[in-house]
Amino acid sequence: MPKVGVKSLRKQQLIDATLVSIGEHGLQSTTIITISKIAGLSSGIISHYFGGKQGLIEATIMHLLEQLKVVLLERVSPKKLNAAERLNMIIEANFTSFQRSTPTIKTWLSFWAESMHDPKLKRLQNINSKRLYSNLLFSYRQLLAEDVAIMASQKTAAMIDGLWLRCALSSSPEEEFIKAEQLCKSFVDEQIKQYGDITCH
Amino acid sequence: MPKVGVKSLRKQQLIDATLVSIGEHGLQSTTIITISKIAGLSSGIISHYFGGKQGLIEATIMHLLEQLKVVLLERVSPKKLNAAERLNMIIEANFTSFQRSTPTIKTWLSFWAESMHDPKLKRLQNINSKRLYSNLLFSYRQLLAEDVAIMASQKTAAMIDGLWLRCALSSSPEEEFIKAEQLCKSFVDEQIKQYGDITCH
DNA sequence: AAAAATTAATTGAACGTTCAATCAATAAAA
DNA sequence: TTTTATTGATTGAACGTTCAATTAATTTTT
Repeated sequence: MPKVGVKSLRKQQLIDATLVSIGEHGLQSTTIITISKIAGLSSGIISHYFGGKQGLIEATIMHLLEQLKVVLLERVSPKKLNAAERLNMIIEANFTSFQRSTPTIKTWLSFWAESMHDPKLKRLQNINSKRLYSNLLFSYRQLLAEDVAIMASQKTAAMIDGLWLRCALSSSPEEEFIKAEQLCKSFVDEQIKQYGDITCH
Repeated sequence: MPKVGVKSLRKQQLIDATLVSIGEHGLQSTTIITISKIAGLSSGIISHYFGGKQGLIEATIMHLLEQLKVVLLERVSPKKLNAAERLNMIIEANFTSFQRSTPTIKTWLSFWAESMHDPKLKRLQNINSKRLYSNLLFSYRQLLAEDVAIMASQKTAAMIDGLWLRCALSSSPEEEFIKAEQLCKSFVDEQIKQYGDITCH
């Protein structure tokens, strides 16, 4: 019998190598050769574990979505947080160093382009998009009136995605991401102060 | 001597066909064959007019950026508009039916992914991104204090791009775009009311 | 405990496909 | 006739997949 635990190890190795390859060459120039070279394995192993190149690409994207989910749970679950603190955590989860890294950025952008003509990826994208909105709405509801909470959630989701996108595409992402995270947090604060306190109008 | 006007006509035909092809098959599955079939021309003509497939792709993307610029100028130049009206026009220019169309959406998303490893496209992307910000800042400056105007411009740019992105990726873009344009306009109004009138705090 | 049998992991060369680019041939215009 | 526009078959490189063969870990048998 073969070594136990090799399967999940190899799968993760190949996913990591795929992220590195996309970071280096982009998705378009990422081949089973570039991936397997980086992983230090043969090209055939990709088909063996993922059924083919496309399967590995999809698994890599799922890893990205999973990462976002896990990081948020890690930050929200253990502590007793109030709604405002939870909103901050949602923002932080979307601006971790993993999300700011070049491989992740390039993979996200390629993912969006691919999802336009791949129903499986499109479905994953929609789930992810709605999760951000739902998480925001859950917290905003505890601070704002229902209709205002809905609009605040829509605006904040767009603000997070829009800031992330503009930073990712900018010529100096590192600095921009730092400023963007602050700007995003202050935007949420404003939303709460502006609509939450009815003594101010 | 060559037929006059054929050159620019053919170039536009091929750019239009490229948009259609990307709309149908996506950038990855767009080949010189799919483009030339749609254009009703031969595959060789692409190299003749654009030096190769990549040249045509780049020209198509430039057409997208040019479109955005032209539409904004059309809406702002002829009329005497105040700052708030100009801000509305900037939003409208980013949500025209051209910007909402499937071919344009798919091309934009592919463009972002490509620009990550193509310096020429990256430069175009940065110019476009900064133009949106500059246009917003120009108008906000006439309504808000300098530092507030800067932040309002950054937030609004992110809001426009973020809303556009989330609509583009949504399962029903048509409806979402309509709501998003309204949400964006009301966000700008809030920015002006919140920070522009110092009698309210 | 040693040897044999079993099973999965892994390799990499071969194959068929796809695609962009090329270019000789043709058509059209001047 | 000369120049330009256009065609489309051909070429050669690049790619993903497949699979027979090899290696290595584990179990079974003696």
